[in-house]
Amino acid sequence: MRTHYCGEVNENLIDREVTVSGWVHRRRDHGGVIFIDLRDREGLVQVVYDPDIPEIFSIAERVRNEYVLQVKGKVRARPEGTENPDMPTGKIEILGKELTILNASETPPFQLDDDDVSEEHRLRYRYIDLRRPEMLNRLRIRSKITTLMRNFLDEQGFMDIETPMLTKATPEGARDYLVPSRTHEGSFFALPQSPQLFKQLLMMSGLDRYYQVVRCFRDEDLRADRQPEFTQLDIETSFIDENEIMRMMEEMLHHIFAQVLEIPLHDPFPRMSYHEAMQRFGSDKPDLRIPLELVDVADVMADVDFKVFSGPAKDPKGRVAALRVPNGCGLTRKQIDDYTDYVGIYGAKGLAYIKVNEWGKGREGLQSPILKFLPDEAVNAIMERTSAEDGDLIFFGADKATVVNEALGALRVKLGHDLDMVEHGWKPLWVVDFPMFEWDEKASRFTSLHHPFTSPREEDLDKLESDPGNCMSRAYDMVLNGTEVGGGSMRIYRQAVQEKVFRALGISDEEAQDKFGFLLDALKYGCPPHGGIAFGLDRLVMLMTGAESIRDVMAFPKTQSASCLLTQAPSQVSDTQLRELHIKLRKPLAEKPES
RNA sequence: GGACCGGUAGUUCAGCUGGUUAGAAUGCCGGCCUGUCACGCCGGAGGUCGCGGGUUCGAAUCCCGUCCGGUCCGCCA
Repeated sequence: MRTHYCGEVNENLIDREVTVSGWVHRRRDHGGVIFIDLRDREGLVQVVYDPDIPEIFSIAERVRNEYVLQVKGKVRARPEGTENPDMPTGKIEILGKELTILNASETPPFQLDDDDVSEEHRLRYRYIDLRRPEMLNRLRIRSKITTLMRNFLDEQGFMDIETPMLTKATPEGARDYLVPSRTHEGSFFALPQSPQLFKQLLMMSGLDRYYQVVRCFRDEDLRADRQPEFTQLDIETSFIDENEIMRMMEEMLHHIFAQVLEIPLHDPFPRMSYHEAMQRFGSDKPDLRIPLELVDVADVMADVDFKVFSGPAKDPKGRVAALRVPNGCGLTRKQIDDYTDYVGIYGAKGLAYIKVNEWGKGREGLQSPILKFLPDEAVNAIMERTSAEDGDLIFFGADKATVVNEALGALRVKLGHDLDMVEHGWKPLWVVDFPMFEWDEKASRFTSLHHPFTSPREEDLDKLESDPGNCMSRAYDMVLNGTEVGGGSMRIYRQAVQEKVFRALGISDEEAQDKFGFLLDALKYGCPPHGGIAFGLDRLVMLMTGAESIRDVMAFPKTQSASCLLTQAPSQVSDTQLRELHIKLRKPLAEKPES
């Protein structure tokens, strides 16, 4: 007799003897009869113990929630009148004939069928939290997605190759997690932020189709969708260009969505330039489900007698944009004040608006604190350009372009959700034509928009030195419902170009040699044209499972302060360990409390 | 580094304009109930109100500090 999963026990097994193992989801004792809902990762089944078999019944009486049992018994249809069609196995039950308590359990620290347990408790007792069907299902989907990825890539001739977890610290990019070297006093490994350089080296080795489902580490502050360690699907190919890579990746995503969610995606994914995305949506990862768009009005504001608008309108780095909200007249003063506070988070100093009550009446039909500053021709132009209709509300942002984009871009998304304007379904797109660099005001130098190994467009090679700000790259991001799920690029494969990019980034030749000498060397020995992409697996699983937090799609995540409530990591280590690693703490370790 | 929200029975929360013995639901323990499935009924146990300090005759409640959890800004090539 084989052992079944509890969730597998169904009507087809009626009259069969079965053995199932699982956890006691709930024990009920009604009159003489004891009912045990037994649970495993596949589902529930109800076991009934009859008082006519006293020796088994007395064991069943001792059973408590979360005990681990093995049950042998006969599957039968429930007696008439006791069926429960709401339960997946509501028409059958197991009449228990043997019962073994494989292990007892203390009363669990929280109820497994309570959806409102604080995350703090769930993380402290994660092993129990993961027993919940909701969590099991997310991990199951995650596993299915990685399996589909692996199989798809395998069929396309990709090789799964591992790269080092102990590697070299990188000066650009995120903060590294460092690992002190015992054998080299004062030296440190870094955990990889991504296998970027190793996969490029693999291309130089001729392993022209590489992939890896790989853990990456970044020591930066956490967010609802950001953990210090996360998983990428990392891909690199040689001899094929960005169009072929994007096409192949689209195919993979189509495949995954079809298999996991039985949903067809648009074919092919639309493409949008970075510039267009910023102009229309104020974001390089636009959520196309939200039918709101930014409209430039700088030209009509340039000469108005209102410096808040005319200043940014005349500033080459400024932007003045309008955001029309259909039927937005219904927003109350309080709501508008709240939105003003909201854009303040992004540095916006205010949020001007016009309510379009009845445009047929002209200016009299408009309601706005800024109307008095706007001449008729400006009002007319705004109304025409935003296609505003009666009942609409128009928000305005005027500031540095970065501030306007971030503020109105975020406001657009918030309004979309608040006003229930988010379309259902999936809106993937490729964002392309990124600039190579963006200017960092604080450091007063250029930084990479993507990373320093991204290839510039062939026709922009001259601009690396003459006009870096207008040099475009061969990078591409896959965006899905406002989330960047993947990003990649064609890479630099000529040493001279790589050196020029380092110089444009203000990295001296000496520093480049020190940090990336191995890459510059490798580029001398026959590097093929290559490019690739990396998908954020956690974010993709979040989207596909509808999870609100990245923690909900990881088995053992960290808290916002980057600690593990389950293991209490990070923790102090012994003086011996520190000595071996040649580390002296500035402050002596606190006495460990007796435990 | 910064802004905001939260921390009170095992759990989820109420109480917070200071004032008897800090409540509810659920869970837990015991009893009753011969088909329950959010079972029902009766009874019981269970709290350093995160921690420290201050104000006060009196603090869960007000003030300051601190720790923990969360959301966001900065940060995340």
